[in-house]
Parts: sequence; structure tokens; C-alpha cells
Amino acid sequence: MTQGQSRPENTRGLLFLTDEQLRKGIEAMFFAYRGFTADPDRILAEKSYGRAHHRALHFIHRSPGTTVNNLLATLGVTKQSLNRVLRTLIEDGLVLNEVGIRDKRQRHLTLTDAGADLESALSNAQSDRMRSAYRQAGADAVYGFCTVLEAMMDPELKEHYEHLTGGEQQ
Amino acid sequence: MTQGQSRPENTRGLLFLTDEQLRKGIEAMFFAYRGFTADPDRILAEKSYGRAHHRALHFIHRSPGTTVNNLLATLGVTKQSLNRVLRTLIEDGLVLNEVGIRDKRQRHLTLTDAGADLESALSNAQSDRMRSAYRQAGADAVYGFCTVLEAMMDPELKEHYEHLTGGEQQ
DNA sequence: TTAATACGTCAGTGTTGTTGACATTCCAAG
DNA sequence: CTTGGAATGTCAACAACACTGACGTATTAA
Repeated sequence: MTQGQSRPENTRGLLFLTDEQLRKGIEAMFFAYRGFTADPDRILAEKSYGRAHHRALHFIHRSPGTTVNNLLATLGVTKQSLNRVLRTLIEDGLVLNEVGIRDKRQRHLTLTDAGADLESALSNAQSDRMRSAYRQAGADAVYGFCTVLEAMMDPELKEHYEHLTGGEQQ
Repeated sequence: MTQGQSRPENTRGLLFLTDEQLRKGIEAMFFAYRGFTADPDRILAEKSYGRAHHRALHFIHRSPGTTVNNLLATLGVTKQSLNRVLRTLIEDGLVLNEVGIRDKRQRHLTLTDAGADLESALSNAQSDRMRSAYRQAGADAVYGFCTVLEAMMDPELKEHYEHLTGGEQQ
């Protein structure tokens, strides 16, 4: 905090928000997201992968055995777009693609050891910055951070976010 | 908050953070950023512009008369990439490009009335969601939100962020 | 048997980013 | 006044990642 955001005041139960405060939040999101992706991007560039590969690895790690359709809905891209990424990951031996048992149309996606290694390298790079930011900001700030982010999500996306924590998937 | 993030505990002055908490923050950033850009993206799609046009309009609005080099540093892209975007904005009469007086090599960028109109439409769409999220989350959460985001920025980017608030630009 | 689902793929297109090379204009230092 | 370098603009080529539309193939379910 060098200059810091002035704390919005709560008058008569309704939060008073100036344009300045809102604009500052918008710019904070822009600049912070750049920092958020910077570290994994450097690792990915070495291996000539992109952010899309990172996202796929992350969510496959998070929900091992997930199906293509599940991943599609979580990532919010078209199957053609995801397929391009998945194909290279499978060819390179980072992701396993297994035909479903109950439903043979489905393909279950899992990380191989190599895939888990890369995912973990990317995840660590990102987590390091996140941890440092959390520690700088303090416990209460972290709680507020997540609360605002959750309130900012599209309701449909928020469901995916919450499902991940529940740990379903099949 | 349906499930919510468990509040990290502050033991012996050092914030204790589980992998789960960090991962949740990472996913929150991912899903929230999608919501963050969704509304302006819809407006931009109608006019066959992209996010890059939005960013350019935003920062020109924020610092009227800024130079191309200033904008370049703030946006963190190459001049070729920015030039493509600026050219269409100038051709379409949304941005004014004036040769500098003190230094005639520089081009000073300003929004035209039409440019200001579009910028304001985009900004309002984004601010509406931000305001709603802020109100849902409450004043303390907003303060924490900005604090963590600022701690997440690259130091060099953070300077740009802070300069904007100071309101410099010659 | 038929319709719908899950997946993959081919082809084309658009936005946004990147390098590298090169020209122009202009300021400032020698 | 010449020259080096900074600021700007432009051309070409390329890559990542998104999109649409169309088609094919299993497989499941009605």
C-alpha cells in the first residue's frame, strides 16, 4: 500500500462508491491479472505452450478423470479450441485420454506423471506470487479479496467455481 | 457467499496458508476476470472491436494527451500491436492524434466526443458489475480486494497504476 | 429404428500478440 | 552543421487462441 484505496464508507446501510473508487478497482484488476499470469507464462514460453495449456492442465489436475464436456463448460471455450490444446498435450504425453466405462462416448482426462510435473511447476510459480500477496495484505484482506471476486463472477461460472471446491466430478 | 473461503488464520504473526486456499484464490481470479470482461466484450463485439480497443480507450480517457510511448508502457504491448488498434480508432474518428508542440516527434492522444461516448458505455458496463460486487461484498471486503490486487502486481506495473491515481501526465 | 449425445476433425476467419527490418522526423551533442 | 539516437510509423510474416460452420463416427437412450 503506497497510496492505497480509501476505504469506502458505509452510510445508512448502503455502500457509497465514487466513480474514482470503481475505476481504481477496474485498473487494479487489469494490472493484477497481468502479474497473476506473468510467472507461469514465462515457464510456458520455454516449452512453447500457452495460457490455454496451463488452464487445461490446471482443471484436469483439479478434477482427475473429468470429461471433455465438463472441461469445456468450465473453461468456457468451444470444443474446437479446446481440442487443439488437448491434442498437443496428449501427443506430448502430458495428458491421458481414456474411453469411459459406463459411457463409451466419453473420454476421461487424467494427467500423466510428466503432466503432473508441469502442472505443479506452473501452479507453484503462480502460488508463490499469490502467497506473497496474501502475506503482504493480511488475513482480513484475503477474505475480502475472495468475497469480491466471487461476487464478480457470472452466476453460471460461479457454479463451476463452487463445484470444484466440493470435489465432485464423474 | 454460498460456501465462501475459510478465513486464513494469523498464527504467531505469520499468515498460515494452505494449498487449498491458494488454489481457490487462483481459480477465483480466473473466473472473476471472465465476469470482469464479459459486459464490455458484448458491446465491443457489436462494433467489431476487441478488448485491446477498450484498453486503449480507457487509458486515453484516463490520461488525455498522453503519448504513444506512455500508452505503450502502461499497456505492456509492442508498438506494432498498439498501432494496429490505434489506427482503426483514429480512422473511425474515436481518437485524436496530434503532433506534439514541444517535441514534434510525439503524438498526443485524446478522445473525440464519439470516442468518449464509447469509452463511457464500456466503462459503465464494467462499473455496474463492479459496483454490484462491491455492494454485495461490503466495505471491508472492497478494501481487502484492492490491497491484495496491489500486492499481486509487478512492481513496474504498480508504478503505472499509482501514477494514474496521482493524475500526472504532462 | 431413430434421435440425441459426446467427441473429433477440417476449413476458414478474426483479434491480438510477437519479431525483424526499415523509413521518417526531430532533438541534442559534438 | 552534421550526426547519433530517440520517437514514431509501417510493412511483412508468424503464432496463439478464440470463433463459426459443417461433417463424421461411435454410442446411448427414447
